[in-house]
Amino acid sequence: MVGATRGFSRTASTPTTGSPGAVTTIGSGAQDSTTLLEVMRGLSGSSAESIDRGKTIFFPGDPAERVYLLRRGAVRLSRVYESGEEITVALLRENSLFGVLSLLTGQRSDRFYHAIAFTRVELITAPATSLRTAIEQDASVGLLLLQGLSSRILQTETMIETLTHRDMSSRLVSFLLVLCRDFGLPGAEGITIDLRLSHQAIAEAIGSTRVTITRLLGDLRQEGLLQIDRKKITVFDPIALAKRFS
Amino acid sequence: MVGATRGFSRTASTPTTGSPGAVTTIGSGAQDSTTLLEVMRGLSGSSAESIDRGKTIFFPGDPAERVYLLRRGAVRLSRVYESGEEITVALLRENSLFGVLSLLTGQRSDRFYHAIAFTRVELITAPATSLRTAIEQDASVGLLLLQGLSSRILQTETMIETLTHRDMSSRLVSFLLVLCRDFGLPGAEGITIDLRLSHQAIAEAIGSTRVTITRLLGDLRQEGLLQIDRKKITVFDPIALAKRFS
DNA sequence: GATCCGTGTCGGGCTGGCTGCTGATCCTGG
DNA sequence: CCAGGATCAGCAGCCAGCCCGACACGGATC
Repeated sequence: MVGATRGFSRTASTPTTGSPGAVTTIGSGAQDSTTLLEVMRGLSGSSAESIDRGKTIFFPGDPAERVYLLRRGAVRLSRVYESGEEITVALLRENSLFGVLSLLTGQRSDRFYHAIAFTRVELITAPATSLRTAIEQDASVGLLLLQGLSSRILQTETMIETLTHRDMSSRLVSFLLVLCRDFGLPGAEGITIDLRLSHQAIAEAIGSTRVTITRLLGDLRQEGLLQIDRKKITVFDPIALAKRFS
Repeated sequence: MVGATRGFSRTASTPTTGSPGAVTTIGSGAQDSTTLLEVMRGLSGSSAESIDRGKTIFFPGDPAERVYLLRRGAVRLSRVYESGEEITVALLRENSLFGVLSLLTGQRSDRFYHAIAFTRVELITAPATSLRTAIEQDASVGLLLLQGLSSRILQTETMIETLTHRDMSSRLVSFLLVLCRDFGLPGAEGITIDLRLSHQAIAEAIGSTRVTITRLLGDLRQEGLLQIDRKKITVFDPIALAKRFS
């Protein structure tokens, strides 16, 4: 995982389109994300990129000068330790903003997370400074960002809830429910989590080991609560699953 | 804990001072928080409140129509379950913004966290709508809020790192280091955590039990890494403590 | 076809949760 | 100021959940 290679294939580059694309509806609830996309696209120096599954978006230690909007796919933010162990801090879903802490200080800072494409990913990236000036010029941009960050906080705090469960069984169930919320596709049989998850990946996300996850998933499957087909998990009934907290 | 009473003692109420107090320096790094304070104070309908230790600021289910800035003290955000169990999602330090998710949707929503004063607390509160219009009028307000939220995300994600440690010993050590960062007062002997922490409170924050915390803290004390006086923990040498990861 | 990755399984060992109890400390009201 | 109650800290013994190490198997990839 240290030997991961950077995998950028810059597909489009919009140099300084000037007009930040007037954002009209604020707080309409549903369409926020699309307008945030428009904002990002309109920023000077922004570009669209697509990255293959498993490639790194940024390494810890890289200078933090750009912000990212995840357009399609999932990104894993993780912390790497000297021991080589890697723990997942967040699994970002579509329309999430990340790498934003560069706005925090204003001065130059470095990444301390490792961001890798968990699936094939499409994202829009722009210099932090551009975004900053956009906010100063148009207050509604600031509101959009605030909403983005709020939802990110919510997501993160849900993860904390998951992790404070003592027994691994509850933790796994809680995590699966989070995944259903963030990556779930409703289908005939139930909700399918649109990610190809290895047991190892789940273990790294909830602080357990591969073997334990295997066993617990097996239990859940035998109880008829879910099914796994080609690494994709389908939860038949989230309500029933939620009742299975120990 | 269900029988907790609301403890508001409204001390000041500034009704509509109109001018949002022009914020000049942006991203100066150091003084952000004080200016955020000024902004909050200038909002129409804002008020300063002080709340006794242990009293509730808002309950889950309450309508979320106000935002809070923690001026002094510490606030605990927690999630309550039917089982009566209560897990801590965040321990907010001074100058933290909370209750902000009401900005997220724009429409009326309810709290789903329980916010209680962990110490005696002073805070500024204002209607979310006021803050919203302030952002629309002055973009720099939006930037201040963004910085506030970013630091909150950072704080939260550090907590996730803490919680993914498998063994309780590491988790406790990691949590203590977080507390040193957020609530530490440097002193002659080391860093004193300026909170009166019961073992039970620590257990609820890191997903363990009271008994285990007692044992582990005893171990750390015997190793000469910290000292506890009247529920206040003093870490002699954070560096040495950090080395004690399993 | 060889290799690698992911999945499934077993058993041993230990961390850490649970119960029950006692003494210390803090808070409150008379 | 003191007495009583409530909360907190500390100890011990029991037991299980889960980590660890190891191995076998199937499927994907080159």
